[in-house]
Amino acid sequence: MQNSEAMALSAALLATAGELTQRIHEGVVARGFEGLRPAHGFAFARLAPDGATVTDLAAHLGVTKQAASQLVEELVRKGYVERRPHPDDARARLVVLTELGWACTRAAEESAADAVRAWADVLGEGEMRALYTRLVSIAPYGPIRPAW
Amino acid sequence: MQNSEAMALSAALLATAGELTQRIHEGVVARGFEGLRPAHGFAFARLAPDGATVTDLAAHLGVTKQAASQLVEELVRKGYVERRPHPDDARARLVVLTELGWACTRAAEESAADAVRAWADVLGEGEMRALYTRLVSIAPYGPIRPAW
DNA sequence: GAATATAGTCAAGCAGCTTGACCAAATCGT
DNA sequence: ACGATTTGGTCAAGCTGCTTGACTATATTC
Repeated sequence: MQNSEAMALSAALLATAGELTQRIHEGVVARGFEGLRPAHGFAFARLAPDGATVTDLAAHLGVTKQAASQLVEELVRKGYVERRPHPDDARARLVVLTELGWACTRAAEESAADAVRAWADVLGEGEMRALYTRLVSIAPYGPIRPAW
Repeated sequence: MQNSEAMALSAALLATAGELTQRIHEGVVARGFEGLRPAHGFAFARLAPDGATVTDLAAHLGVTKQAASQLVEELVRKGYVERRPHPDDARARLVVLTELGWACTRAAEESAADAVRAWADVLGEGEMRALYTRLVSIAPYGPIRPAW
């Protein structure tokens, strides 16, 4: 594959990712959740299963603890998460989603599904699944970083 | 496709895009181009063929004219682009890549090709091309926005 | 040819991140 | 068991990249 093709592939990937972020965000807003930025969605993704500490979150987002702490503080203020004492570690605090936070997470899932459905309309369901499995097989495990 | 699958696909896409950005940037740095941020790469992509005005660039990047103007000023200072009078419009100025800017663009292409090659090692060349064509067919035309 | 729109810059302000310093609780090493 | 070190978290200050608002100069419209 030539360099120019690699560049075209990269551009397509990055443009698609940017648009997806935009659409999910718009969908979340349209469902009535305001005062959130796309970055919060990535935080929710980490908090969703069982909560996480600020340090976990910082690692997941690829930012400093301080930045993650500020982000949590903002989400607490807006009612999406709450801090609970950590069961095993008196220094740490477990950040968990509130019911509002869960509702917002479901809204994000619906928005993502809407966006993905638009692609499926173009590609077809089978091609869509192929795209899915390919992307998953090359997706990294590390922190989720902004596309730029 | 279920909502949770759509979310998993989205996460994979965004994580991959973030990693790609990171790798291209690291590759560019490794090739000796410093003082650049990933956003500059997207500016280069718009400037590459024949140059562009600040307003064009702003639309392409999805930011204000002022932000684009500051970015251009920075690139001028660092020697990657230069401002020329616009041939048809005395108000406007055409921003074009310098030789250094072109060299940096080529370095970015090489870095992108390296990153893509790593995926081809996992997927195989054929699967890679399939991924490419599918991504291109769903990639949007609008402004390139950050993934969050 | 006056009214309006467009290209670009200057200036000020703000939001989100960073570095640096610090405290309290946990863990390590002897 | 206990001092030394590491780890989780916050506070404070500062920087950077973006925004909004105001303005000038050239183009376009009627």
